[in-house]
Amino acid sequence: MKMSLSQSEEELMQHLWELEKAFMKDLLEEYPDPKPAPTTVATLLKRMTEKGFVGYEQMGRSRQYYPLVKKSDYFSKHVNGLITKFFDNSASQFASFFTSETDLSEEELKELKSLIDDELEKKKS
Amino acid sequence: MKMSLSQSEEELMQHLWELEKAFMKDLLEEYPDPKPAPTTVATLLKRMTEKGFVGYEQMGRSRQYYPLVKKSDYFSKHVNGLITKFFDNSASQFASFFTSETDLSEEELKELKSLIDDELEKKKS
DNA sequence: ATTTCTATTCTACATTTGTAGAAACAATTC
DNA sequence: GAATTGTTTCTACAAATGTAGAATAGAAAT
Repeated sequence: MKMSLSQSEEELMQHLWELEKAFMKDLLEEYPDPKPAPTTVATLLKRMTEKGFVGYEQMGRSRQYYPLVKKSDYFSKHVNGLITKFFDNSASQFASFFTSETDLSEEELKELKSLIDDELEKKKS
Repeated sequence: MKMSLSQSEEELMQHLWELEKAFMKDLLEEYPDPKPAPTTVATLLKRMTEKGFVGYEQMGRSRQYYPLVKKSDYFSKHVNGLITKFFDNSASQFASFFTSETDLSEEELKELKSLIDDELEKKKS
């Protein structure tokens, strides 16, 4: 069983994370125009359910869908994948690359610095 | 024209970035056992060439392949994709998430801090 | 009750991906 | 020079993906 989402499945997942719980109808509405056919979304939901990313609760004849994986977990897996693939598993190498290559403003850099200080505090205690 | 690499294409690309220039044979050797069939690698190279990620120089009857995109650029695009998708385009939000979720050592955090200082210096000038 | 709407499942089909055999052909080896 | 090897292109085919029509069936509206 494949354990990852395709592009369009991931897009739908974003909406589901946003709504937390949603009926097909609600998910459809989240799409910008031109919206996909309802059957398209239904197909994706079915596949995502089979893949174990989505669960649902039967409510009458419809279902209320909800995510089975947390966005942060899913995200972490992605980042770790990137780190492994591109930086030979060195998170610090990744961090340094990220810092120099990403276009953070002075403001953001300062903010990041204080975040790091917070982390350092935690380490000490 | 699709502008991204599939999983197995990306794996091959990693080898090519590593070697910088390589003949088919060299690339094949980079794979751990069980190595793919040579035709498999050839197919991937062909597709990657069509996608514009790989170029080559004809040397006799074989080709010396080389990357047409820098690893860092390719990587940046990935990270930016992640940032856009998961953090609503806020790099600092990404950074804070990254800092708290990734298990960096005290050493690494300090190093990262000084990198940020370097960046801040650059901004000022 | 009949029409209408909605959600779901089935079926379908083009494209992309993963993988590789068969064919062609030059280069090398025996 | 006949056999072997390495490289590339062609062809192939199964699986995954993107997208949606047709059919079904209950629910809501009239």
